[in-house]
Amino acid sequence: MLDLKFIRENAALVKNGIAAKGADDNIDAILEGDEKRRALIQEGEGLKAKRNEVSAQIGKMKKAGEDAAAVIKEMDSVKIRIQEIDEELKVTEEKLNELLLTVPNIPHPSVPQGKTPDDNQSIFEWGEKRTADFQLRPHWEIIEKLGIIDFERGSKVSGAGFPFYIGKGAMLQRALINFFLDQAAERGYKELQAPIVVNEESARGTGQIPDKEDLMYVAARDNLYMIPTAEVPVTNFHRKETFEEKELPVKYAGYTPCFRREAGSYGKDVRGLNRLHQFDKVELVKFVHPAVSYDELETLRGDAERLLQLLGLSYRVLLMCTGDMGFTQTKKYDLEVWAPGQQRWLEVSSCSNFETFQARRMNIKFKSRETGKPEFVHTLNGSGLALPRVVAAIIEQYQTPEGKVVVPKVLHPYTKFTIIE
RNA sequence: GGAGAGGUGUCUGAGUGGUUGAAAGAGCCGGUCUCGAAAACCGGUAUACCCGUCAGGGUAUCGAGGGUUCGAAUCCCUCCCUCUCCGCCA
Repeated sequence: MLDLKFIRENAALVKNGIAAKGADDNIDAILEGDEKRRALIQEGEGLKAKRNEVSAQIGKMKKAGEDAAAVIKEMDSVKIRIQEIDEELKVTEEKLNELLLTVPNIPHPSVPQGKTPDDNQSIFEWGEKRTADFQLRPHWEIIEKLGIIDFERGSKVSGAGFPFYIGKGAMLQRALINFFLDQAAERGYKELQAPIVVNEESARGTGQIPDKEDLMYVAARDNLYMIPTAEVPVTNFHRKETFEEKELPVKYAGYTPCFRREAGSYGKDVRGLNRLHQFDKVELVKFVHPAVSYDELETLRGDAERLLQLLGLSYRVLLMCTGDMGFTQTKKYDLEVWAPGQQRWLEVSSCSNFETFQARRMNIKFKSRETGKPEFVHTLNGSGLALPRVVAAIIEQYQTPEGKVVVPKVLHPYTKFTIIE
């Protein structure tokens, strides 16, 4: 959420930013609502000041044994008017707040202008795309042959997109999770095991509501949301809290299952592990000082990249353009791993700066050493990494002509086996 | 799930309708004292919003939301959370 005052004072800037994201703005309606709101506040507070004054006077009169009936009667009309104004103010503020929640974050100046994914900039590529003198197969063929992931039984038990991981398939994934968490710990992220269902306020805090409600599974009876990413509980961990400046940056790594409805995304890119309703992910979350948040974004990206390098998976880094960035971010990098069996890139991480957008919704501040006053922190997060697509990439990258899979060396201490056959 | 107790400022903890944004103590910051420190003493020590160029003024906030009242931390209702006991249970 953007600051109302900021919008008031920088209306043109905000409008341009929203336009760059390819969205329609409702800034004029917001400004109008804001003006109405302030007018009501002024009138209401004036009357309340009067009421307080008279009430104090009545108290004194009663103490002195005087009859205050006449003065009390006089306050009747004031009381009614205050009620009217409060009611109107409440309605006005609710409307305004709703509008405010639909305003997207505005892009950082370093973000390239663009409308579609084609306008994203590929800024870095690492590793050689694997080639072989035999036909490289997509991971789902290898998986089926090896019997390490079972999609059909998953469908029977839960539905499409909820696979079982079996034997070495399960162990490989577990090894990756531990590897990711250990690496994160080495880089100063504190491990956090989080709830995987959250209440409405939390979903609102990180911006899934109202923008992306259809993304989530809802346990309606208990009014709980299944998390689409650990970002939600981990960032909300510090909701309504104030850090000391010297505590920053605060960094967490959270491993959780993630649930996404993926409504309307049926098509060619959903085969195998490419797109699931439930998947595992290690998420990195940072709370940082506003002055360094873009540096922190770079190191966050570096932390995620490092994992792919250690696994020996070729990948590229995309700097997302204004139009493909999403509602809450000011700047975002995607890491895409190369899947040689499919001859395509798979997104395995998304590293974003939200500046104060989430911090405002969640009221997360730090006490500035300079001013002694609380200011909003900047929040960042990035996957480190999303599991199924990494598994897919490993299977395709490390496949042998016989359809076996060699386990990347860094995982050997975790898997205790070196080949899946 | 049942029965009971309770939620007050950074913390401990007073306060059951009328200068209570809220006693007192602790902590923290500043000052006096000291060669310096400790102790002692003095002063300060919330957040948000509105008006105002500033100085400053105002409103709201004692778990959350409603209600009663001229006036609510204090009375009533609903919800949330914590603790104790019972039941159930990985």
